[in-house]
Amino acid sequence: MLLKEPEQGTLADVAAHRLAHSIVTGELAQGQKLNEAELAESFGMGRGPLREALRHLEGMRLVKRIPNVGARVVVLDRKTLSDLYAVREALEGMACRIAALQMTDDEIAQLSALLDSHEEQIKQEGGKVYSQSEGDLDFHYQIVRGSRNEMLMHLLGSEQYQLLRMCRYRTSRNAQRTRPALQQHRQIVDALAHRDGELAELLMRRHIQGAWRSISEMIDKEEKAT
Amino acid sequence: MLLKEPEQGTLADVAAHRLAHSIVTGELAQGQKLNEAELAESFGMGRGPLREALRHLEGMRLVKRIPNVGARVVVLDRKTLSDLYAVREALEGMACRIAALQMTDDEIAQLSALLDSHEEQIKQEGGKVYSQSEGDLDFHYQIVRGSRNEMLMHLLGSEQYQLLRMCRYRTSRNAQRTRPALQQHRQIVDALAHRDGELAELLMRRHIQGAWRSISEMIDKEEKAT
DNA sequence: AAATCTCCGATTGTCGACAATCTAGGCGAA
DNA sequence: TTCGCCTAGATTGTCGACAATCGGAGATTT
Repeated sequence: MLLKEPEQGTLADVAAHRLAHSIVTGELAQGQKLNEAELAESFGMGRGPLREALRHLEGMRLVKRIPNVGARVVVLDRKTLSDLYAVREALEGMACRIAALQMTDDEIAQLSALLDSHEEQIKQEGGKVYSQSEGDLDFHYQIVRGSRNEMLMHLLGSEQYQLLRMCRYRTSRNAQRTRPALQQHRQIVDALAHRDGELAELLMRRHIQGAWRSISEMIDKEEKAT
Repeated sequence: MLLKEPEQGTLADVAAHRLAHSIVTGELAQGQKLNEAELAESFGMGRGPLREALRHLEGMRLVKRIPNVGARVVVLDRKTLSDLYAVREALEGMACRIAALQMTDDEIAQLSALLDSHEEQIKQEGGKVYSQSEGDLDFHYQIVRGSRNEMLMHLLGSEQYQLLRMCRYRTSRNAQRTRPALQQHRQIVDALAHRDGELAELLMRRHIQGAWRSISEMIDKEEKAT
């Protein structure tokens, strides 16, 4: 699991994680109003910790707060996702370039092994798109970690990834893009293994651009449907 | 002023801003323990809003919290700043490339005017390094806004800039780098005016790399001194 | 003397109640 | 009918007090 479970620690942290999960999985609909008293009740805690959790989620951009009015789940419209993917392209591209220099041979081998297991999963006909998505994020996160840049890890790992995962849950049911994606992942690992940072960055940027095109088309269809 | 003053709104927001200011200006030393009761008292509010403010600052990476122990002001060591500048280079580079396509002629003209006023300030012998630094950040932020990317604006504007400003307060007293920086700013605006996104990105990246080298040397000196 | 244990003060985490503010619905006037 | 105003209910913002936890001073043992 990508998201560590602090079922110990402060109640505020627990609430933040549970809320994040509910939002990412769509259990809480986009734009839904979040009632403090109600949520606190359902989590079996007071409103204090819950309010702290909401502040945290606000920082992660999973909820939008308005003073004296309340908090709502963020809505992932086209513009928001477009902006997100543009930022991702820049950051993960950079991560790739640096990771090509910083990752150990061992780490790169592990990355390759990760792709093998993904391939195995795909062969087993679909094998829950869910775990494929999570696996994909795993791949990306391992590279980000390889960059050794703490700020990058925080930005992409702990925070923005949640938005991405949220996006996946909405769109990735009919993900026939997994095969070409795997192919691209292999190319990237290849570039990393050859310590070719520039190539790795280029490939990662293309990969993310491709993902965005795919998502974008899906949004178009949804919009036409309505 | 870059930082909007919400002297109205929730107490938590007020506290967050005042704390951020105190941290950025160095009024609160790096690594200093933040006592909730004490701060709440000094701000004339209860601990509830203050705790929410701390949660907010934690998201901004201005403070580091440990459950059941407390919050401390972040320490800007070499690694942290290095990571920050790497991220900045990628993000602001991207911002420049997009801004070259998105900014209106009017906005670019304003940017140019902003540089004129900076030049004026510099001519007046120093004219408070403080305002020069803030002016520099103003310049960078205007370009980020020109990219029309909300996520980027949030990332660089509302949050990470605070870390940068914090860094400036420590290092920029003997900033003899203002003249070449102004020159580089002019080049960037030129590239924007010619709608040359690639060049603008290249120049911005170089500019930020130069700034990092300058900061890095300064840190070296400080470390030798101790 | 060094290391470990124990207890106490201080600090953080949490809750419940109250005040301030917003939203929705009904009422009256144009 | 439609618009605006005003009251009532619900929701958020804030505070003070209590419980849980941690760090450190001092005592104890080897």
